[in-house]
Amino acid sequence: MDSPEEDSDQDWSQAWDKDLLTESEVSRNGPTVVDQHISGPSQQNGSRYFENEVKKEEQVNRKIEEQMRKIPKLTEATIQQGVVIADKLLADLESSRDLSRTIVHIDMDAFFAAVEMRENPKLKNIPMAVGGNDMLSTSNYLARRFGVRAAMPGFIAKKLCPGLVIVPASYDKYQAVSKDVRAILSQYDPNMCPMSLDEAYLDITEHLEKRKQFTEEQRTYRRTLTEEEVCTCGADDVGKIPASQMDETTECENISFDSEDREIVTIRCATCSKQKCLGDEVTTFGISAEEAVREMRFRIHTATMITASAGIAPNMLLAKVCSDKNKPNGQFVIPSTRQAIFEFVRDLPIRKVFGIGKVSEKMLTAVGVTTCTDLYNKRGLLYHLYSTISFNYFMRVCIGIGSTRVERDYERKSIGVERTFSEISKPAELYKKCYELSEALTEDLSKEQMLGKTVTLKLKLSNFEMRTRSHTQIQYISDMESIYDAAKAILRQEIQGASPAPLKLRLMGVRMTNLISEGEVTKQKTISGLFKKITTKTQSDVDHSLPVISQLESVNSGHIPEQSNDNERFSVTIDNCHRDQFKTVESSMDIDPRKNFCTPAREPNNEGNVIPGSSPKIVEQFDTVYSTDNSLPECFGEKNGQQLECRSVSMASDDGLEANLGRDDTNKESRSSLFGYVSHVKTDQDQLNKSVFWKDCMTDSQLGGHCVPKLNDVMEGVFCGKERGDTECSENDKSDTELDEHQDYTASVEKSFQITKERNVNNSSPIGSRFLKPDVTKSEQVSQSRDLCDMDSMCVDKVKGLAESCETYCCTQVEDCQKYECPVCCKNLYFRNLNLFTEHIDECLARKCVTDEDRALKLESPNNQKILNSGSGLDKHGSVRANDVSEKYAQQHAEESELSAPSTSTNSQDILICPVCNAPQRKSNMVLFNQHVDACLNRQTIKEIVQEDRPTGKRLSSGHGIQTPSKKQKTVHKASSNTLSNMTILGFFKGKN
DNA sequence: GGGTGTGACACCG
DNA sequence: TTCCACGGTGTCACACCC
Ligand SMILES: Cc1cn([C@H]2C[C@H](O)[C@@H](COP(=O)(O)OP(=O)(O)OP(=O)(O)O)O2)c(=O)[nH]c1=O
Ligand SMILES: [Mg+2]
Repeated sequence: MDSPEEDSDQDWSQAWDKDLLTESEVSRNGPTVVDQHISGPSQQNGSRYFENEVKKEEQVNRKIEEQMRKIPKLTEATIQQGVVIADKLLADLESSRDLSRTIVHIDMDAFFAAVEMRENPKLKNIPMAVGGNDMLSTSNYLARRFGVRAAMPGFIAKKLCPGLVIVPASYDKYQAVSKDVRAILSQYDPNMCPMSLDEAYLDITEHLEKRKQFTEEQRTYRRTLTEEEVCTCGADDVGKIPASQMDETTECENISFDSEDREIVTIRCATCSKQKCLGDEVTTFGISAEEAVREMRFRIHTATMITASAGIAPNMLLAKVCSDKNKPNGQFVIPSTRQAIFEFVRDLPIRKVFGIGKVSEKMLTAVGVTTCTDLYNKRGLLYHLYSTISFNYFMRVCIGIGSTRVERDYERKSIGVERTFSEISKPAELYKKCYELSEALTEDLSKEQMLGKTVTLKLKLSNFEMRTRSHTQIQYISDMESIYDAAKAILRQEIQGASPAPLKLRLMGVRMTNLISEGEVTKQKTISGLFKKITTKTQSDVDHSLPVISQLESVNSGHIPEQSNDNERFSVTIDNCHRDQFKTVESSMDIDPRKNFCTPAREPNNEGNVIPGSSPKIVEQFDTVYSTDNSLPECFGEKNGQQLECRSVSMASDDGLEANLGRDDTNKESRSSLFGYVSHVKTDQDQLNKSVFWKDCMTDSQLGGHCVPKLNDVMEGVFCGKERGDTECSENDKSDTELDEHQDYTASVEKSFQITKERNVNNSSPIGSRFLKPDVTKSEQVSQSRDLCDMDSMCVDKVKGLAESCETYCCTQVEDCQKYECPVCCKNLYFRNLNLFTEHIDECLARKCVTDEDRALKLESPNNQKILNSGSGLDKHGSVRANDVSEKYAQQHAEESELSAPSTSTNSQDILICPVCNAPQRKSNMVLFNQHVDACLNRQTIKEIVQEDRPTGKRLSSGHGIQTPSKKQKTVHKASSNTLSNMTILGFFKGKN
């Protein structure tokens, strides 16, 4: 098959959180500052970054502590009150549940990477990512096996996966593909709602009605197979695989081949399961929702050569979660019944829910909420701990209610440009940056034909501290001069504020908000002109026109309708007071997933201020600015225009393989907004290709999905079990240069990597496999690695530690699954996709096998210091500090001691080599190992670590932590008319527990 | 007490 | 050699004004 050769691993996504490094290295009880030897600017940055992360972490911890402090103050009766209110809300939500719609969420697989792989097929069989050395936008599924993922710095990704090829992003290409995809989706729902370049919601209810009348022909699509999809292994064992046995979640799933179709369509090689001859794949789809969505995905694949995944559910909230369930190239359905929804939602980790991110998860976990059922069980408490918006959302989530209104009412709220660069501090340089950004913003505004009133300057200090400063203008502006003037004035203030110290920046951004379209503004000008004439008054010109304009704005710019949109997209705020009134169920029911929060009680943000609401001092500043020249600061003339702000070693080889090893921000392509591109790119490219080895060893895994080099295996340099022969690919695939360049590299890797197919072909059915097809042939196993597998996936052998807690996964029967070793419970498990494996890890973690505290403790442990020092080997030792340790920690500690000095009798399979410091680590405790690697990655260049107590409190308590909930006025919730449904909910959850 | 502007945060892709 | 992006959205607290 063409696209989905990437396997179904969901990845180690959970294991790598953007912030994991920090998280694992920060103690909740008072982090330590890690000082480091500074041997270069990059290390300096690493340290600054880290320190900033520590700060942020401390702040979150404080928030949590504050939250926890509230709990003892709540009496049983108080909590019970919360329960009563929650129950009323739930009852109302339940009574208004709409199961009549069929909502689909479509999400392209590894989108940017997939586009790049399509453009350059050589990238298909190697781990690759899109982005730069500083940051990756995404990675292909092959790279994800190594832990490489979106929002990971490229240089760290390279540590995890030295063969990683990084391709610079080309947004125009992605936008073009996105357009093609949308064209197809529109045929299923003309009101389809794109959420980003690679995502969209559809309501296919109407389509399904029409579809019932479709002729077969209207449901039949043809796709020409590519050469890659045709068997080349030359085996004689040609077998005809009945459609009924085909992989259910590949794009061929449930395909009912046209009886008229040529036989070649179904003749497949029994070894590689690819089609034997070139030809068309002709497929007639059914009339069900699932069939319609398969058709959709089939057509997307046909048109773009890129696969998509989909979720089908009665509402957007659920559809979104579903689309991730069977990624890549799969789909998942939640039938439109309450029962099915409850079953789905019951054990759903809250983190999977849109809008619940890392911080929210942590805060909720602190009060014992990790699953949606927990949300229900703790509803009385949550009512008191969280804001109305958050609480309402939690209640909706826990019974699986989301918006059913898919509509396109997108209205842009802001346009901005920001750039990261190597540190600058000279005012001249700062102003120049500001000028360039203003210029770019002006261009973007012009493209969008918009004006704005509020200019926000965003600054990231060289210590990674973020600052935003904004000012609302008297009038709408869009011209370069006005924008630059505004931005310049703010910048000047910041420079002056920092003085006499220099303002050292690593990022600057300029954003315009309070937008209005050109059309609107002319309309308003006309009307205001009219008013001006009528009300010739005492005010100045500027002033007297404003109130009128503003009032009109609030009507014209659609704020009221916007307000009436509720939101499904939600970001849990950990703020606690219910300042808002309890929303009636009706209004809080329908939520717009494009917005992060539910906004039930918020009034439209009228821009109608007579006087701009800036602080007097700023106004003063601006007064002077307005009269100044709009030109560049003189210093620009100096030269320096081409100052290279970041080293760039971006390369492209002749054959098109590209690797971007750095960035020159003058060449950086700016990104698109969700719905369009605003800027431009150029990237210097040279050549570099480190991919040969991966062609060798990954091809098989892609095809068969059984070579499963786990992140830790990779680190360790040992792929469990796979024989070398299995991974061989044609030498023809490699160019001589490639071979030369990587001879040593591949040789050394090959030496340490033993790759084996771990396949258990026991024919017994997996226990409790709800999704697994019973009649999967052996050959299919090879190709259906991304297939859906039940949570009750199987676990074999090695029952170490934590076995009990993982009971649900245990099974001795394994069929067509991949073997994974859980880094938490250390068991070998078989899953049909990485997603399920990841879920397992989540579960293990949720069982508190590893808590952040553990990690923090571990971090502070003497042994950990040793590990952290291991960037230069095991012989270095950090300073040691006594810790009080939990029992668990003590145990880990003990194990870790062994890690540092593995006994000679240790089986080589039990040794992991840290990919960063090369130090051997015991595999038995993957948690520690992961922590070790995290630490190493974060400080790979650290020569020495000095541990010292962190000064507390420093400016962190300033204002914006969780505020003590002021008196909440939650109005009495609309009386429930449906106690019965609530009883059912109660019964459901109670029955479960 | 409501509206507005502002800054910090959280979150998503 | 390279060294943590950038495009967005929404919420909340607070100060200030009327
Ligand atoms: C998550 C993320 C995505 N992106 C871009 C690159 C992605 O290809 C694109 C879509 O994001 P995603 O859909 O989150 O990721 P993906 O499509 O690459 O992979 P998959 O859906 O199979 O898990 O958005 C970023 O630029 N930065 C980010 O932090
Ligand atoms: Mg995607």
